[in-house]
Amino acid sequence: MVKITDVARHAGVSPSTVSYALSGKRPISEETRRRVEAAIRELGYRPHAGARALASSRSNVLALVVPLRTGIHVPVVMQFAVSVVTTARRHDHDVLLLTQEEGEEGLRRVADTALVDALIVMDVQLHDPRLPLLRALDRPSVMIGFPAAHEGLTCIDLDFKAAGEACVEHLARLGHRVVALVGSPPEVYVRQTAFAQRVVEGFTAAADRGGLASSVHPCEATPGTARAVAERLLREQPALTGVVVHNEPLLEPLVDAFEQLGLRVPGDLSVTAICPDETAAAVRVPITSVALPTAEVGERAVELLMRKLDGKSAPEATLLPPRITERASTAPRHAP
Amino acid sequence: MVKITDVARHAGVSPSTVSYALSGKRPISEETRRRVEAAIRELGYRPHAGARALASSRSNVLALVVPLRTGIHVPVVMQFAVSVVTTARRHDHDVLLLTQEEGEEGLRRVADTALVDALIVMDVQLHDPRLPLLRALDRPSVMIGFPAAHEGLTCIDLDFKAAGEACVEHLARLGHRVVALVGSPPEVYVRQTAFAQRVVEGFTAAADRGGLASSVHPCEATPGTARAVAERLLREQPALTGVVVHNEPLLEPLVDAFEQLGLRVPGDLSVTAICPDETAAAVRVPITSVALPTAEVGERAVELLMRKLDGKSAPEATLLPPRITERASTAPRHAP
DNA sequence: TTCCCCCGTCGAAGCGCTTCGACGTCACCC
DNA sequence: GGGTGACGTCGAAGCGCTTCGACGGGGGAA
Repeated sequence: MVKITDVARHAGVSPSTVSYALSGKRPISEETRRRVEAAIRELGYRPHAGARALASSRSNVLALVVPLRTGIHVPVVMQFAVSVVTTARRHDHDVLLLTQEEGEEGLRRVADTALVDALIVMDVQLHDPRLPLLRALDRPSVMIGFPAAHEGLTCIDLDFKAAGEACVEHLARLGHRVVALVGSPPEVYVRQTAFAQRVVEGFTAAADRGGLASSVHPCEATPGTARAVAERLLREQPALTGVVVHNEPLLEPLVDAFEQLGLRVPGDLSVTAICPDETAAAVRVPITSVALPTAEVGERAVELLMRKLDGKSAPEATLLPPRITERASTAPRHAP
Repeated sequence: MVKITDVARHAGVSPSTVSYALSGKRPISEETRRRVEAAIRELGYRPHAGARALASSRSNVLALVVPLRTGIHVPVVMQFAVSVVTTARRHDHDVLLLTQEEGEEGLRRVADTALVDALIVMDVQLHDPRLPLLRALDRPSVMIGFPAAHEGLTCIDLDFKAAGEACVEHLARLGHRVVALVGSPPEVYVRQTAFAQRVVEGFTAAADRGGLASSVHPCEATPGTARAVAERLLREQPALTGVVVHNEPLLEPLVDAFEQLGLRVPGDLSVTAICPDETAAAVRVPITSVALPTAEVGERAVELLMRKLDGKSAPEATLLPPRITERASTAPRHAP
C-alpha cells in the first residue's frame, strides 16, 4: 500500500504538505502542488479512509435509512436512493444503506461509532419513534417527510397537502362536483405515514372548501384489485366524474378498469394522480399529475446535510410546492 | 466521546484487555469480562469505526453495486439489496451503496481507500468490463450473475438456463407442443445481460430437445403493451398453448390480455414464469413459476464473502437449481 | 530602512484502536 | 521439585492521516 509518506518522499516535500495540497486547507505554491499531483498519479496513491476518518473525525459517509414496509412503492424508494447516492458523490461522500428493520439501534450505532457523519431518514411517520433519537444524536440528520412535531429537525418533502389540494382544485376548475381519492394501502394510514395522511387532508379540505362531494378510499396496491375498486367507487358515488389516485401500481389498471366499465377517460371521468412524472406519462392515457420530485428531494436532502456539516445554517422545513402537469386524462365535465 | 481508555480505567484493566474482551482474540477471565462489559454498558462505549479500521485494516463494510439501467426490475433489485444488508448485519458488517453509474472507478475507489473490505456486484453482463478489475483488486468480491468467463471469480445465481428448461419441460410434460418465451426488454439482451441470455438458451434448448415449436419475444416491461404482445404471439403462432414469461411487470397484464382475447388460463393456454414467488402467487390466476430466490442469493453472496474474508476457501461458482412450483396457471393441453 | 504580516512549508503530536511480545501465575507431568 | 505450557494481563508500538504551531523569507507600509 502506498501511503502519504511515500508520496511526500517522491515529491520531495513533507507529508503535511501533501495533505494540505490535497485538502486545500492551506495555501500551496503552484509548483509544489504540481509535483505532489504528479507523485500521486505516478504512485497511484489513495488516502486510507479509516486513517482519514480517525485523524479528521469525518468519515465522508452518509447513512440512508430506506423503508421496506409493505405498501411503500419500491421504485419510488429506489429513485430517492439513487438521487441521494449521486448527489452525495458529487460532494465527495458515500452512502451507507440501512434498513428500516435495523431501527433506532442501527441509527445510534452508525452515528456513535462515527461510521457516518450524517443521516437521511425516509418513510417518516407522523409520530415517528425515531424523533427523540435524531434530536439527541450529535450528528446532523434530514428527514424525507414531515412528522407532526418537527421543531429542531430538518425535514424536506413534496407539500403533499398542497398536492392533494391541487388535484381537487384542478378537477373543480373543470367543473367536476363529485370526486374520490384512491389512496395508498390501508396499512400505510394505520401506521400514520406522514405523506399519505397529508394527501387526505389536502384532498378533503379542498373538496369541502369547493363544496364538492368527496370520498376517500385506501386501496391495496395490487393491480388485480383495480376492477373491484372501480366498481365500488361507481356504486357508492354514481355521479362520480373526478378521481385522484395516490397509489402508483394501481394507476394504470384502474384506468383500464374504468374504461372496461364503459367510462371513457377523460370523456366521462377525469383522472389525476400524485406520482413520478415518468409513471404518469407512461400510462396508455397519459395522466394529469402532480409530480413526485424524487430526484430533487434526494438532492436537496443531501445538500441540506452538507450545509449542516459545514456548520452553515439550514432551513428546518422545506416544502416543495406541487407542480401539476396537464396531460390527456382530465377534461371539463360533460353537461349533465 | 468515551473511548477505550475510559472503559479500561473504569473497569480497572488495561486498554488492550478491553480490546481482547471485545474481540475474543485472547482468553479473558470470566470475572474480567464481566467488569469490562459492565463498564461498557455504564459508559455507553462504542468503538470508533475509523480507529478500528485503521488499526485492524478491516472496515467491516461491504460494497454493493446496484444496477440502475432500464429494463431491470427494480423491486427485485431491492430484494437482493435488503437480503444483502440483513445478512451483512448478522455478520457484523455494514453495506455501502454504489450505483452502476459510478462504474469501475467507484469500485476501485472504495477498494483502494480501504473503505470496504469486499464487494458484491449485480447485473453482470456476459462480457462485463469490470471483470479484469475485480480480478486485480486486492479485496474479495462476489458477482450475482455469471459472466461468460469467470475463472478466478466467485459467482452465484439462480441457474437461469435450467430455469428456462424447467419451464419448457413442465409444459411439454403437460402435452404442450407450441410454446413462446416472453422475455425481458430488448435492451437487456443487447447489453448481453447474463441471466436473460441464459433463460433464452435453456428455453430454446429444451424446446428443441423435446421437438416443440418455439419462439422468443423480448418485450418492453410496460403493462400497456401486454395486449399487443398477446395479439402478436397468437398471430405468429396460432397453435400456441404454452407461454413462459420472464418479465415481472408484464406477467399479470399479459394474463389479462389473453383472457380478453378469449383464451382461458389455464384452460386454453398454460402460463409459467420465472420471478419471485410472491409475484407469481399474487396474480389473479396464481402462476406456476420457477422462483427467483433473491433472499437466498443475497444471503449466500454475503456468506461467500465472509468465508473469503476469513481466509477460508469458497466455491467459485454457485448455481442454485431451479425449483418450480405448480399453481393454477398450467394444465394439460386440451385434446386438439 | 525597519517592522509586520502573510505565504508556503515543515515537524511533531495526536486521532482511538489493535496487536505483538513479554511476564507472572498456576497446574500438571515426569 | 523443576520444567513446561497455557492462561490472563499489561505496556508499547504502531495503523496512515490531519492539524497545530513554528519558522524562514519576501513584500508592503510607514
